Amino acid sequence: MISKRLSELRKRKKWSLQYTADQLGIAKSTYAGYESGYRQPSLEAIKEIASLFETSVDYLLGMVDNSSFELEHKDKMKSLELTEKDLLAKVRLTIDGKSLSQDELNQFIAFIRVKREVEAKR
Amino acid sequence: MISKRLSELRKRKKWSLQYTADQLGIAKSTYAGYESGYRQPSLEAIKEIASLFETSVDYLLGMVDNSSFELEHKDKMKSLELTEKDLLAKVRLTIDGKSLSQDELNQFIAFIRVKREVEAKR
DNA sequence: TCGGTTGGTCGCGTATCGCGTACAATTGAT
DNA sequence: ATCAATTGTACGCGATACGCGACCAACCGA
Repeated sequence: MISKRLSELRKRKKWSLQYTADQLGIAKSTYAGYESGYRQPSLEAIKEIASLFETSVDYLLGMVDNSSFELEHKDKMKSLELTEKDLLAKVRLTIDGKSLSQDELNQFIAFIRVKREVEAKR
Repeated sequence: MISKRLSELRKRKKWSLQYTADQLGIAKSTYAGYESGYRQPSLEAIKEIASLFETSVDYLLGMVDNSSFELEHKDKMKSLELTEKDLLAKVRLTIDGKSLSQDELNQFIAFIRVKREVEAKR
């Protein structure tokens, strides 16, 4: 699993084994061993490999199918509509570490709606 | 890093070393070595550990700070601290499709804090 | 008090990791 | 076409360190 994903990622970047090994600071034969399945990288090595290829260790190990580290870890929460039904069942909103109740959220929504109404008329 | 996170996860589940090792099908001393930092798990082992603890390999290795596999890989049970600095730079909060301003968010936070203060005295 | 459990370390045997080396296949320049 | 350089692949060797059983001190419940 890991060998397949490694060679796929490397070829996608059009890197040679030597160049890749140099980037990682290891011998070419060592990295080649990873791709051929002849060797397995150490924990330290696989972390650096994941960084170099901008992916996650979980992807290299076949724990997930998503290769994009960015997509996986960052871009998840891009926009949250607060009026969405049952939002609090999906997302826990906190203030000072304490969960927001649906009541409090409703009050806030009402408050903002009124405020915007007023401002629109000026 | 990995040892700290392992013992934290195990203690949270109130499992003993022996029980945990049994679940993983390895010797107690082996797993104990992981937590004490005396040994490092193999790639195969760390995958099984991540599965057992329902977390990600990346978390165990300290690649990410997010311990929740669900949060990391799917899109469930996120937690958002509204007082977090520069929150709106990372997450767009909307009401009726319109973005919330930092001012509006601040007003809301202040409102909730006062409300809680009052309720605490009753 | 004492049997049982817990977290932790150590020594041993051996699996395997990383490197250098070697070699066929491929590429590129003349 | 020829030859040198590069690339992908495989192997042997030495050293690392992994996994296990054995062991130990501390702690607990009966």
